[in-house]
Amino acid sequence: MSVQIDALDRKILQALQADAGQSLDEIAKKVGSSKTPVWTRIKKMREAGIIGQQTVLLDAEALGLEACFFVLIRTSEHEAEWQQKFLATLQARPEVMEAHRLAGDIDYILKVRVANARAYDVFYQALISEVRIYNVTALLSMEQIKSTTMLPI
Amino acid sequence: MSVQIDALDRKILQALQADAGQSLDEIAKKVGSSKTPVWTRIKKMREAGIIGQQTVLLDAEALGLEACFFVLIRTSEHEAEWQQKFLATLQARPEVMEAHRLAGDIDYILKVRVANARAYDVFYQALISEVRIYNVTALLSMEQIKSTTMLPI
DNA sequence: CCTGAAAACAGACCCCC
DNA sequence: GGGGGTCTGTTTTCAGG
Repeated sequence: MSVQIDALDRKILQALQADAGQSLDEIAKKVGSSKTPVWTRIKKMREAGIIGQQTVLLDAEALGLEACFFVLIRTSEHEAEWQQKFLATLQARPEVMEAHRLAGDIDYILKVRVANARAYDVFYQALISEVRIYNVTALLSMEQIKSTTMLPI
Repeated sequence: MSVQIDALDRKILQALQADAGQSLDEIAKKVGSSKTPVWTRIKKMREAGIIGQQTVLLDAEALGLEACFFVLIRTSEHEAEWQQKFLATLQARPEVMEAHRLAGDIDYILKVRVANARAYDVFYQALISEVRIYNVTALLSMEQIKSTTMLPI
């Protein structure tokens, strides 16, 4: 079901990632084409789901979200039912910005954005009261060195 | 230097995060206001840096970036010069999507997006050849359970 | 600080190459 | 599949309440 992506498509995607606000004409100029083909390709890639949500990146600190934790989770439960409950909990919690199931001895990693350490503790207490977890390690970010949504394409 | 944000501003930010492509009229209707005030507030928040880059989220798998690693790094070096070199290396590498300096016994965490395990190894070899690193643990993501850029505001 | 209108602009879709 | 023009709607600006 994968649509064929050529070099021009990739250039368009790069331009869009860098600034989704710019006009078709600007993108067309940058990628060396013109309005209509660029527009057609964007439309096609949107329909194929390659291009997803259009959004703005906000300054977390300016909005009072000053703490970021990476949470490493080990569990002894591996049943479908437990996993479903855990997943639903993560989805329901807006402070969980990212969650991955891992290979290896750590089962899950979460990235959690909260106002402060106290707010993290509220989240942590809620999490362990809702699902059984064997072991949790929280890594506190002191400084965000790099952050990008731009995929290396 | 922080601009005062009120309830209406927050609603506007939520709407923009959810869909930056929608028209001013739509946003205005959702937040219970009208075009001009919404526009003025957006402009003010853009100038204040609260609203940053406007972008689109792409499907990494569809673009052949099928592997995601979280890299835990310990170092014995804590000099300014080493840190600067390390930072520059991370900035220069597009596969590094996120990098944080941590509190605790692990010094840094990276999130790295690559095509496959082989591509990760290329990155890893390049990294350890450029800067001295004491210990590296790579966590391989099997499944992205959740991913959002929407801050919990 | 909001409302409403007016001007500049960009997106969506046509036909022709 | 690309290039140019046109219509429609949206962004941006501005006068007035």
